[in-house]
Amino acid sequence: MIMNTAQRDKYEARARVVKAMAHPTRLFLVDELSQSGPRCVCELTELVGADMSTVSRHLAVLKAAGLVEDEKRGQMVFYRLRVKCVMDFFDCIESVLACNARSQQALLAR
Amino acid sequence: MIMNTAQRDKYEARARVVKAMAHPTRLFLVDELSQSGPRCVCELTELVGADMSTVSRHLAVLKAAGLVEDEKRGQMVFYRLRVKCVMDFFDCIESVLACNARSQQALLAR
DNA sequence: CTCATATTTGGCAGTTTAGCCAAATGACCA
DNA sequence: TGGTCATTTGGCTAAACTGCCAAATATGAG
Repeated sequence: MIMNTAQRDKYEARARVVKAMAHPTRLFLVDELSQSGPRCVCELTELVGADMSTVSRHLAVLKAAGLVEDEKRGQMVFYRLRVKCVMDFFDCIESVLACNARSQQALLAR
Repeated sequence: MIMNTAQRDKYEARARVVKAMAHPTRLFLVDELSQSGPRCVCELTELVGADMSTVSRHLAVLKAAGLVEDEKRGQMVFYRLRVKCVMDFFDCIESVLACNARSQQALLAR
């Protein structure tokens, strides 16, 4: 199955979503939103411990990928997760990491 | 739950794995390997349609993240997927894309 | 040993990303 | 209207990522 244009488009679309999560801060934001529900930028900024402009940009990346949506309430903006299956993501990633850890152990044991 | 050092490490480890998949070619490689089993670099290169050195580098990225492992057979190197749950990944990503498509429709319908 | 094949690696140029500060925008209140 | 507060955006620099070519490495065949 050689990659044609349609295939290429498919994987580019998927990559845009994955890329949106490919940053520790953004993974934290997704995790936080999935566990505790909607949060405003100010709360998230405090949790992350970075400049608010930085957090705002990370949230914009997640939004552009369709992973979160925002809602303005007064002068605050609340972000919430748009898709719930992201938790499965984390489970899978953890299993990769666990597998890596086991391999590491095996190497050290020699 | 403010991000402390341990938390930060956790999300950085996860991000390394996600980042390894954050590229259309690498997503294709993972998908191909999960569907058709072990493949040598030469086969994958033909499927991708890029320089072999480029494909080799992509495979090295996947390997460094622990997503694939390689095995040398003669002068060829075969790569295979190390963790099976990656398919769930794709399902989730597709559901995000489907959600995006619906929103897009809704916007156009106005 | 010599040649051919398969793969990896060095190095370079162009593009993208990250994070901060400062400035702009938007909403609320007095 | 003027002043805050919450958030986003412009602009800049440093770092990371990509893809190709060319060269190096490794394996097998004759």
